[in-house]
Amino acid sequence: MTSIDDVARAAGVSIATVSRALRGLPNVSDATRSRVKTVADELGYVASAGASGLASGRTLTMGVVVPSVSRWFYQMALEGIDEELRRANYDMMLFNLAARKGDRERVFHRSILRKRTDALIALCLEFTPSEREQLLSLGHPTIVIGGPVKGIRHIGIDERATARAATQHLITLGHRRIAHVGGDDDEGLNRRVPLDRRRGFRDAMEAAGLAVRPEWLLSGRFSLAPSRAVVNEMLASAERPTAIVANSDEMAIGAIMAAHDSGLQVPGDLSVIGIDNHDLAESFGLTTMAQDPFEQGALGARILLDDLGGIVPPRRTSVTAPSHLIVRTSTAPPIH
Amino acid sequence: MTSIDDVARAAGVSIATVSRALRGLPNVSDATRSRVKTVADELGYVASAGASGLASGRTLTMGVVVPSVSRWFYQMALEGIDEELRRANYDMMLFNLAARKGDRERVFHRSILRKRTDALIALCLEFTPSEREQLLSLGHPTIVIGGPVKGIRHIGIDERATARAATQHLITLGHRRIAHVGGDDDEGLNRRVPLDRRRGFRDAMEAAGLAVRPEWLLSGRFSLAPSRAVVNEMLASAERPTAIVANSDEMAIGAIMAAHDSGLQVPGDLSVIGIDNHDLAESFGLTTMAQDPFEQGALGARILLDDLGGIVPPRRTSVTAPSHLIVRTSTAPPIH
DNA sequence: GTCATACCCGTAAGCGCTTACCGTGCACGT
DNA sequence: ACGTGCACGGTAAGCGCTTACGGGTATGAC
Repeated sequence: MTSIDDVARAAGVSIATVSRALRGLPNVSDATRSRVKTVADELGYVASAGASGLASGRTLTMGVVVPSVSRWFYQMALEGIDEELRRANYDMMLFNLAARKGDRERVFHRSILRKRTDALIALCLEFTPSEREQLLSLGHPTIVIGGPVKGIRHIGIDERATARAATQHLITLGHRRIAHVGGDDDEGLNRRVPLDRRRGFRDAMEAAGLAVRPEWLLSGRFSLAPSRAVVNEMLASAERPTAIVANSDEMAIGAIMAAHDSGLQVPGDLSVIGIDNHDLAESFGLTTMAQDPFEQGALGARILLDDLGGIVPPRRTSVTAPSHLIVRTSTAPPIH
Repeated sequence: MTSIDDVARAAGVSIATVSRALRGLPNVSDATRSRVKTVADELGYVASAGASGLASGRTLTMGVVVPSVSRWFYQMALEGIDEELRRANYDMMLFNLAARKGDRERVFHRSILRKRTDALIALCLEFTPSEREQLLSLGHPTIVIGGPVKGIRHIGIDERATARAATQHLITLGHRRIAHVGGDDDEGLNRRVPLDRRRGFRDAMEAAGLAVRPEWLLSGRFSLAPSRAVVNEMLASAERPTAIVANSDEMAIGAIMAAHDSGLQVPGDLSVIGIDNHDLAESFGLTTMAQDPFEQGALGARILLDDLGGIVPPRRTSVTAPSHLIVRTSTAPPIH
């Protein structure tokens, strides 16, 4: 591999000049700079990231911690983060803190804390107190997206208000018997999100003087098939709700499919509303409370990059991302 | 940040001993080793990846190049890769070589070639000759998943045979008027995959003496909504096929939805078969040619890790991943 | 008692960069 | 003629590790 020495030798300058020339720093004449660039190109020289990082203390790398990569929210957030990073010439290190509890500690130590990143952005994760402390003691800019973590800046929608608005939409349409498909997600994920959404559901129901029936509080494990199963079960019993609020669009789609399974019309017999505005939502005509994880991810990355840029003092405040109602064809007034 | 010196001082040994002790190398007595470990823990010491990499030449990082992160195939492959990497204590650097053509060159130079990875695994990407050359001249183990690239080892299903088998399934059921939903994917993706699948479709049709009608060769851009649209259009014309082969499950689901849009029954009026065995396939009762990108990713990672381990001489051969038919409820004999 | 043999562990030379600091040479003002 | 300042670019000291090598001490064989 050709190193900076080779370039310096070939260009007849010192390695310091090569370094300056190639990175666009001042104190290099145009003539020298272009000569160095030419030589570097010819030799196919590319600076070693590790060496630069060691010498400068900046790795130009952002760590992104995700609980998985196979859910819509994370994908979108990842794409958003990536968009900002490439704009700033940063690279992305992906840490998949998957379910297995045992690995987690190892990954934490071996990878995340190994100073290979300048900043860290975590998606929808829950941290143990010890993990939180380690993260903070790392001392580099950190932000959390999708589920608040005490002591760390946060970007995300107002989960409770969003679920409340979803429920309110159904109530406004005239529904009085409304079920909720919530449910915990996998281990290690941020539990507050489903909890807050359920609280929002309760808020709206209670504010409207409607009963929250325990047998209509389902758990759909945040994905289509389980949701479809539990909703099917519920629809089989004597008394049925006229509408369903689901904590996510995937679960809402599961509910729609369950309605079809049971021979019910959507929205005629059953209205369904979700949260997310998932890729598939439009195809299913799903009414939903839209959020934009791409934008949330991009914003998170931008904030961290700003911190690293050091232009402005790091903002210490969390930001609440917007969510808004999109009415499609899965909700309508109930038929009495 | 505490460095190896701090630990050495605190433990009363040299930094060399700290290094050896912490990495489990021989030539350290048990007593010393455990003392060093204790001290390191107390100080919260974690070795700097950059420095280790620089000194040892191994970064313990694998680069993964993807065209996007928001498609099922890539997600699954990523998860598979991640599984193997964490087993080997490797980290993952994710390079999202998204659409924009301009960025690509930059990303290539700035990131991929910057020696921050020990090996590289690329998903479904097409490379320009110059890119290929640069990759190879990097000299580290490389493998491609999902679409063959000349001169680089490859893991993937036999695209042509798989599409042929899908088509054959319909033919065996008695279908004679069969449409194909294929279509290019985004820029920069490997074009051979859709092409080979279409060729497989043709193979089967011709072998059975069936006509391939140009107006029944659709392009669904590898996703649900576009596929739904073009299939809807086709179903509106006077003469309809009795069955559809789609190049992916997402497009197949689009076709199913289009059938419903047009008031047709699946599989009564229209049989649909896909390729992938996507997460949603089961929910839609979709018959499909299943492949396992998780396993393909895992295998790719394993091969590279083996190469790096240097135990066995690097295998130079590509491997053909299996695919197999899963019959569900979206295919049946045609009603004449 | 001597010498070879292990077994530990320290010494020091890098790995390939960045950057503070200093030394030129030249243009300019006086 | 001189000093002054500026624009360039070289020198060298790290950054925090890994690892070849060598030296010291205890152990065993003879």
